[in-house]
Parts: sequence; structure tokens; C-alpha cells
Amino acid sequence: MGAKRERADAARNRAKILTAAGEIVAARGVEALAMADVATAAGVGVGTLYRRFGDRSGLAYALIDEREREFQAAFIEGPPPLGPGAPGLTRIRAFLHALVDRTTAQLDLLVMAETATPLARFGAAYDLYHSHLTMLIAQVDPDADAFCLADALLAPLAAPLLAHRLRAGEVTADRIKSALDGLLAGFKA
Amino acid sequence: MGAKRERADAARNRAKILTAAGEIVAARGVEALAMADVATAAGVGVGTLYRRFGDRSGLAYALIDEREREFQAAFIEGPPPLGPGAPGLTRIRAFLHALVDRTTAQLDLLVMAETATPLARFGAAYDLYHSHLTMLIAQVDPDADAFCLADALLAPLAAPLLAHRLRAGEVTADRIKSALDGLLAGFKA
DNA sequence: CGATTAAGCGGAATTGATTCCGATTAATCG
DNA sequence: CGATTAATCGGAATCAATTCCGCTTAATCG
Repeated sequence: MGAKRERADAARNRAKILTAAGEIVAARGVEALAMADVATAAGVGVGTLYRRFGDRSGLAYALIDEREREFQAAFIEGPPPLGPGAPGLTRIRAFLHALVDRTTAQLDLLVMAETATPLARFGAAYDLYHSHLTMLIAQVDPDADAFCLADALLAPLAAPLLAHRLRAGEVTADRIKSALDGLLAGFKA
Repeated sequence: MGAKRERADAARNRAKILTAAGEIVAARGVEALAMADVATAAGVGVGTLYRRFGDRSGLAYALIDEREREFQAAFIEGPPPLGPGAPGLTRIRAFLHALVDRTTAQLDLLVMAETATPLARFGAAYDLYHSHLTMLIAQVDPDADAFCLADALLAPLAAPLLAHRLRAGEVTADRIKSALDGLLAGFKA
């Protein structure tokens, strides 16, 4: 794991870059986070930025890193109900709730860390699928939060995630369908 | 709805572009779909490409459009169980299964239509969250497909989707948490 | 048909991310 | 401390997407 310890100038530059990037985000938002600007503000060349952080989303991730570490530590080794000690279902619920909070707290940076470029449309399609499902769910169970459930069923089927799983050979289309059936089983319960 | 009908030369160019783009994708894959190349192959200027399709992901979407229309027609007005006529839960299941198939059939283009640029990492974070959840779920219910369920719970919380929903004011963080609780309720059922 | 005009056109220019590489310099070693 | 070497640097060059804008031309109208 441990690389040979960063050279002194490298560490100094890393700090300067992170500071400059943080200030730009604070002042003008993530869209304004241009690599060339960060380099200039930090007083280093763009090459330095890339050697240190890989790419734009890597820089975003670095800006998030501290809170991310805290969050990870909390659910891996922190106190219950997030950490070990509480019963499984309780921990699952606690984790999901905490993730919602953690995500909304740094929404812009997290979007950038995941997508690099602004990210295109949510498929003209997604919205159509979503309203179709919302309608069907409302019909099956008038008491459910059809809108949110529709997202819960749809999001796992987004092309990028499916591509990730299928290409890695981690799952098959049939297995995904079975899992969906399992979810649906607990529906109008 | 209907704009004033496309000019003859415009329609001709649209066809030439779509043909050229389709050939490039067939021959060298979506990564090779560079706007300048498509323009050259189609014998038009890049400006024409952009006026006609908006941007790169718009072009991808156009390449997909035909099958997409068929799919949409099938679940909106086609025969049951996909279309109207079958009971709600049956239609939901049929829709989700069909969506999995429809997505896997044109995976690359759909990814491109959704993300424009290659798409960055799945958050170094996503994988960690996923294995954490997988473990907890397996512990709660040894018979469940923990791996897939973990995706089902996690994907709806991806930053881009949350950002979309929260910014539009369509939901609140608390409502999302409640919906998650609802899903969990049907778990070890 | 000739005038009129808005839609459409091409491709140079711009923008921003990412890559390259010769010049530096921190860290190591004798 | 001075030599040696590998890690860093800086910033010019490259690459692709997207924007701009002056020129064309299909469609419309008298």
C-alpha cells in the first residue's frame, strides 16, 4: 500500500492545489472549477495537477476525501447503529439514511466526482419510464410513495450501472430480473 | 407539437448523418464516434451535426430512437402484460424485465446517451458501499440475492439522481428516507 | 417566374481537458 | 558536501466537443 512517501515539493503543491480548488468552489461553485484556473491560482503548472490527481473528477474526489473518510470510518468501525453492534436491519437502515445525508451535504462535488462532465440528460426516456411506473405503482398500492418507489426500481437499471455489472461478469440479466421479482414480492405487503 | 416540417436538404442531411454514424459505430464502436469524423463521413459540416442533434449524446439518442419508440409503444399501448389490460403488479414486473432486455440490447449507445463523455469512476466509494451493504443484507437474509439487492438500494441514492430530484424540488431527503424504510419493511418477509 | 426571408450550411475559432517532454530539483549515497 | 537519479515541474501542444457567424438556398408569396 504505502508508496515511498511523497517528495516535499509534491506535498506542498498538493496542499496549494487543494486550497486553491476549495476557494474556487466556495466562491464560484463547481462548474467554475477549471483545471487551468486551479493551476494558476495554486501557482503550479497544469501538469502538476494531473500528476497529483489524475483528472478533474479525481480532484473533486480529493476535495471530498476528508468527509468521505469520516463517513466510511463511521459505518465500518464507528458506534452503533451505523457501526458494528446493532442488528443487521437496523444497520442497513442507518447506513442508507446516513448516505442520503452525506450525499446531500456535498451534492455538487459528488456529482462532479461521479461524472466529470456536467452529465447529459437523464434520458428523455428516464422521465417517461418514471411516470409510467409511478402510475402503475399508485394503482397497485394507493398508500405507497409511488414517486420514490419508481426511482428505487428504475435507478438500479440505469445503463451505466448495468454496463458496469454485466461487463465485469458480476451478474446476468436473468439474475437481475429475479432480484427485481424478489423486491416486488414485498410490495403490497 | 409539430414544427413546420423539416426543409428537404435538412432531412437529407439528417439521414446522411445517421447512416454515417451508424456505420462508424458498427465498425469501430461508440468510443470512435467523434463528431468531426461523423461530419466528414456524412459529407456535411460539424455545425450541421449540432443544429440537427444538439450534441453528442443527442446523436446517440437519435441512433437509438427507433427501438426506443417501439419499446415505448409496447408498454404504453401494446398488448398485455406489458401494455394495458393486465393487473398492475403484472405490468410492473413485465415492464422492468422488458427494460432490462431493452437496455442490454443497446448498452453502449445507451451509456453514451446518458453520459456523453466516457463516464468517470463509479465512485471509488460506490464499490465500498456496495460490499458493505451486501454483507449486511446477507447477514439479515441468507436466502436473498444480497449482491443485487445492494445495487437496488444504492443506485437510487446516486448523486446525479438525488441532485436531479432535490434541485427540482420534487422530493425531500426525509421523504426519500421514508421511502427506503418502506422498501426495507418488505425485506425478510 | 423573381423577390424575399428564414432555415440551414460549412468550417474556422473557441474552450477546456488531458498529454507530452525537456528542464528542475529533492532525496540518496559515497 | 558534490554526484547521481528518479520524481517533479511547467506549460506548450494536442484532441474533441461545442459555438459562431457570414454565406447559401429551399420554400413562400405576389
